[in-house]
Amino acid sequence: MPKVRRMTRQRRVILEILRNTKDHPTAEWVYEQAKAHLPEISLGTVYRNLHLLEAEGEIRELDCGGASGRYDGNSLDHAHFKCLECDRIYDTAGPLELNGQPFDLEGHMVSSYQLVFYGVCRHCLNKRSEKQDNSQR
Amino acid sequence: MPKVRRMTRQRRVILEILRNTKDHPTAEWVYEQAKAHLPEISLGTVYRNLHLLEAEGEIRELDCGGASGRYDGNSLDHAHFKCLECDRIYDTAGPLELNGQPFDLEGHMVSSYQLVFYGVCRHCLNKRSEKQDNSQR
DNA sequence: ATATCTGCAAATGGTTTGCGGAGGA
DNA sequence: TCCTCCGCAAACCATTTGCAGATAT
Repeated sequence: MPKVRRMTRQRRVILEILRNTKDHPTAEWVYEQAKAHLPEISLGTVYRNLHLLEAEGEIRELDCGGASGRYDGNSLDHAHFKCLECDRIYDTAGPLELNGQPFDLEGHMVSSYQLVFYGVCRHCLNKRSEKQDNSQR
Repeated sequence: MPKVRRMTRQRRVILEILRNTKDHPTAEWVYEQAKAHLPEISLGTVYRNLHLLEAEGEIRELDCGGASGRYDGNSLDHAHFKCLECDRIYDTAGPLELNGQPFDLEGHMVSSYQLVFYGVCRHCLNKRSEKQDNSQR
């Protein structure tokens, strides 16, 4: 573990990208975006910085299943909704408030959480009803 | 996708193992256990059956981060607690009730959820206080 | 000055899959 | 019988890592 962290161009760009999207992108997507600013950047660097930024509490990796990890520029505890049809991940207000305070749960000390709802999203529900309208026409 | 599922010895053993543990084991662990009953079983078969059983709604794969997937013999929606120190996963009652009914969340149709709390578990908290006791002695 | 960071490319490791034979229904 | 399932081993693919040079502080 290094003692002092350097704010390299790569790290700044990666953080910027995550801060400026409401999606919950994969490392690969971040890499593609970053190349627009730093054509020489490598995927390994993206992964290294994603982990570094997560360790610093700047971003968060989501546990939502699927082949590749998703990252969230908002590191505050909040709930997500993942569409089982298109794999989009949405932020939701969620029913929980942690208030930054660890709390006791059955003897365990809870310091954070990930709440993921699964189902079919607005987007895909609309598509479904469009299809139905067409077939009824 | 096959039309009729066969209840093979392998599938029965794998399901049995998951039903009879309160842990949330990895595929590898299930494989090791299964070998005690079926020495010839292969890891590929374990994975195939875990997916099959999940598709049938018999078991559930957990999204809790970490290198390898965890499986849960209880497929009903419920919350988990994962220790950040020892990686154990505990069942918890959790604050949510879905009642088997999909509900609307900001326009999305929610059919299931995964809620994972993170923190330090009873077990590790005890270890900590034991250490402290020793150093104070 | 110097220790951290980067690009590159190879290694890793959990998971998946093609194949030919086995075995449930 | 026959079609699904198995064991085996190779393939896959997201992620990690060793190295030598670059760079932030």
